[in-house]
Amino acid sequence: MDRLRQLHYFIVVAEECHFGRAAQRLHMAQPPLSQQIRRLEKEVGVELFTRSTRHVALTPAGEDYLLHARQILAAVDAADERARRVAMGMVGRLAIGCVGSATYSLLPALSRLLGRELPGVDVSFQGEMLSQEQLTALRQGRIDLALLRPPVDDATLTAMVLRRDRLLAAVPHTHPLADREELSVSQLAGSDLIVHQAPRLSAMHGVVLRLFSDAGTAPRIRHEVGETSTMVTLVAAGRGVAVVPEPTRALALEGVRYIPLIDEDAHVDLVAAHLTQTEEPHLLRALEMLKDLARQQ
Amino acid sequence: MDRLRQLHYFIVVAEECHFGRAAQRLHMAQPPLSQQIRRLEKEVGVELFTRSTRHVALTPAGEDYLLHARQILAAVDAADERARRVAMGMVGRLAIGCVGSATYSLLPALSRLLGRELPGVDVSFQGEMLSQEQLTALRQGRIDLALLRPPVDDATLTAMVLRRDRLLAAVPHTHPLADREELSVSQLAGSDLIVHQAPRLSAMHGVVLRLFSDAGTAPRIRHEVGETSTMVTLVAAGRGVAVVPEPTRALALEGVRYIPLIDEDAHVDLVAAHLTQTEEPHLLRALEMLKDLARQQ
DNA sequence: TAAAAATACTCCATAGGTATTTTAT
DNA sequence: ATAAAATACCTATGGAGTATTTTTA
Repeated sequence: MDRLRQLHYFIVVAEECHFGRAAQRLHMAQPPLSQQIRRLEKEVGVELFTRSTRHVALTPAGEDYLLHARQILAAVDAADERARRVAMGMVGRLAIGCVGSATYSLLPALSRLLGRELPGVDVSFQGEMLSQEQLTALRQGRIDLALLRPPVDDATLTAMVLRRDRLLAAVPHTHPLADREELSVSQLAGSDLIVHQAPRLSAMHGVVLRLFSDAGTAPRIRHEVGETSTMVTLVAAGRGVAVVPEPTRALALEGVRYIPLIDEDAHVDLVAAHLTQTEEPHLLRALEMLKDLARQQ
Repeated sequence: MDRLRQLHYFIVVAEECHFGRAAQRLHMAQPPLSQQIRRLEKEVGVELFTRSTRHVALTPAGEDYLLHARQILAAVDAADERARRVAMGMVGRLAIGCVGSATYSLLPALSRLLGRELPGVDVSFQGEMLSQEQLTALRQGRIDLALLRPPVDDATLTAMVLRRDRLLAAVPHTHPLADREELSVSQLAGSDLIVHQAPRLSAMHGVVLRLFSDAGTAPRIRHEVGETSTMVTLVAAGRGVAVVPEPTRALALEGVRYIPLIDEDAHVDLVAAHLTQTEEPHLLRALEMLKDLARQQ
């Protein structure tokens, strides 16, 4: 037994074509080396060497076996190394989902960071995903890491708050309030409001409605759109106003003013969520890096 | 140590996700199994399982390692099997050279036989090679087995007589002697003779010249050709007569008569030659089969 | 508390060492 | 005659067994 050791011995003997020298290289005596080779030959069922006292040479079967022996030893080392890299989170696949507003602020920095720190990890991004879509995608394993808005009410998922985004009113520059330094939600009650479609999927939809009800007014919803970029485009076209998280400022369209809302609770958290049970090292490392990144920004 | 055994244990534990059941399958007690897995993890430098008394599961690194562990064990078995097949002469490459006259009589049968008995051997043929060319090709390793005419005067080469071919006169049907049942060389003295080119490369060339000198006559050489088929074509065209080994009869061209020569030594041996030092099992097996084949024919 | 993995120890199989013999050039 | 592999025999490492403890769901 101990075939791997035998393979190692075999390779050295094959390279030296001399049991004595091979034993020296292996820091062992010659007789046990001869024995191990004999045992190997018996177990394989084939003569690997032709021996005389003056000359040792590989048989054709031995030549063939030598190639495979080297491959096998290399494969063992490679398997060890790979397992270590997996454990360190250096290799793996990571599909990251992201809500519209973080797509522009967080994703680029995260992408750069992951590319630099975990070059062996195959990262893919899916931007402009709605929060509820991402929760489903997490459970189904279509994404491994979600960047979304609360709430995350599911024990199988774990969420971590990355940062708190102020909410802004996006108004056309033609709007009567366009030049204000700040606004309250109640001041928007008289304007047409643009919101996200699919109230059950978009977290922002609920946040905005609650803001209005807290302010004691009802919104005048005129447009429902799929993506944040569409929403801002409609504002630029003067079709109404919208409530958006601060990072949306990155969409600096002509004719759009972003004005902070001063109301209590005029903010929304950005959280990172993943399967609670996960122990994927590369995901855990990515989470750590994400935490650092959020702290810096 | 004994990594291969550890890999085997590891695979079974990974399949069972239960040390007790795995130990049963391995016909051993649970404690030493736990120990070996612990040792493996220590040597690789990575936790392969997450354990609790109620649940054993692979870590991500363990999942990765499992794939490679299976591959490695399979590679060891495959290497053993392949070495055995090499030793049995079941795999290898075999380049066979052959003189013109045996190309038609021996090669087809040999090809069929090798294809049936040694399907794993990659056989290639080079027909219409001159004897001396083949000796050089053997020494240079361009061919492994030569089918040629004597002499083989080289200690590094070993030759085996396969059969003795009678020599025939190939004469045009318009020739005065075309209807004879048999001829002697001296009767050809007055006819134009077609021989092979390159007296130093073709063994037949020397054989024919010696026949004439033994008969006390000189040949009237009119044409020198490269291949036996060309030679017979010229005979068919009435350009002269030729002396050929009996298997050349396979070239049954219109207008050619083959007539046995009755002279002493009107025959030539066909021999198989190869490097004396060779121990390639597939070559040795091919030689055995060749011997049998020659005996049958 | 009960099932399962880990620990403690004991034993023995086998890898490795030393001394010697055999063999082929 | 001599260098080198094979054989014989001894030693000791470490793999496997039994009994027991620890752990957690």
